[in-house]
Formats: sequence, structure tokens, C-alpha cells
Amino acid sequence: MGRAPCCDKANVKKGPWSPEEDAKLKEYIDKYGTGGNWIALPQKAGLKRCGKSCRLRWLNYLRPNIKHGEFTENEDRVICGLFANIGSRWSIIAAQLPGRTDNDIKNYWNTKLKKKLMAAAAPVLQAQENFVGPPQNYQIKDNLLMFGSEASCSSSDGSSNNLINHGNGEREYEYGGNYGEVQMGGLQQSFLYNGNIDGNQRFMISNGDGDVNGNWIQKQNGEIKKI
DNA sequence: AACTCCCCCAACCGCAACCTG
DNA sequence: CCAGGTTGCGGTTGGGGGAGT
Repeated sequence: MGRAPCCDKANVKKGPWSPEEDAKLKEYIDKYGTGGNWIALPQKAGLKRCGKSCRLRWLNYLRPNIKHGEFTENEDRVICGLFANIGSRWSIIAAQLPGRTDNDIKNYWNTKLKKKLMAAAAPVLQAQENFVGPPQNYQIKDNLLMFGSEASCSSSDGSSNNLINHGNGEREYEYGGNYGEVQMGGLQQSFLYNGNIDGNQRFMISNGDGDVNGNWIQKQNGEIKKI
């Protein structure tokens, strides 16, 4: 036996909400609250909708103090900073931006902000494209080819350290990888980047302090992906 | 004007976490 | 502790509409 469906799929309406449905839902919740039970709510409110659909509509659109429209530079900064540190934890990011929903931020990131950031990162990626082979003193650590430290950044957990193999049995750890900085709408965004052993390149968005607890981003088959 | 392409965003889906009896 | 129900989350989809030809 499979999982029980959350509602009778044959009897629920799907797709965009009509103004009448919005009004019904809003009126019901204004009057009675959600009652702590979204599954039962649509029937009580006289809606032919799945409880999950009602919840989503309320949280993302109908609830008071929802902010729609353009994101500000400051909101951009908050999203970039948090994404670099915690990744796609949209609900946590949304909690830092009053009036914004996780869905809103997710859409904004996927459609606009990511592109903005990638465009800003283009010089860094281009530098990696131009990388033709391991430099004389390349290093290998955890299957990653690390090369040419020009570093001025450091890592609190040591995760970005280069391992320098001097070839005579002597090994040395060194802070940092290749390091770049770009300006993005008033935001100073820094990047740590290196190449790995299969010839792909990857980079990491770091925060303004040069810490690199973010997510590695890599070009795979021509596409930029988080790894 | 008609058509195609592409972007954006609201909404859906599946799953994991949480809650409750 | 366990099982079933519910909620919350993040990835994905698809339709509307604007831009380009």
C-alpha cells in the first residue's frame, strides 16, 4: 500500500486561484484562523482545494504584510551572503527578510540573482577557462588539484588550505586558493577558486571576510552547478 | 498581424521532519 | 516506541505574457 494522499485528487481544483477563492480563504482565516489544520480547512471554508494548496496560497500571497516587487540592494546582499554560507535554505533566508517568502526568494535567486552573480563571476570563470595545465608546483589534496596560491584569504576550518608537495617528501599546508573579487551592485563579492584533478574547474563564493564556508560551484558539461 | 522564443513566477509535487494518540 | 497524519521545505513545472522576428 502506498502513501495515503493528502486529499481527494479527483475532487480538488488545481491551477491559478480566482479572486473569489482568494476572498473565501482570506475571509475564513481572518474569522477563524487556520485552526492548526490545513487539511480540514478547505472544506470548512467551502473551497474545492487541497489543504496544501490553501496553505501555500495564504503564506505566499494572501497573508498580511507580504512584500511584492523589486528586491533592494540590501536584500540582494543578505540573500547572497546567506546563500554563500548556508546554501539554498530558503526558509531561513526568508526569515531574515521581513515580508519576503521563501518561494519569492527562491524564484528571485533562480531567475535573476544567480545570473547577476554569474555575470559578475565571468572574469573568474574566464581565467579558469584559460588555465592550460598544472603549473610547476601544483598540489593535490582530496582529489583536488590546487594550484598557484595568490591567496590573501583564509579559512577558519582549514578547508581551503592548499597542500604543497615539495616532491622531496616534504609537505606544507598553505592558506587560500586563487582569489578574486568583483563588485556587484555595490556588493564586494569575493571568490575562491581552483581546478580539480579531472580538469574541471570550480569556484566558491566567499563572504566579505574571505571565509569560505560556502558551496563550491563547478562548470559541468558547460553548465554551472552547485556541488 | 502572426508566430516563435524565452523569461518569470505561481503553483504543484515529493519527501523529510514533526506531531499526536 | 511506533504508526499514521500533518506540516514545512526545496526542487521543478508549466502557463501567461512580453520581446523579437
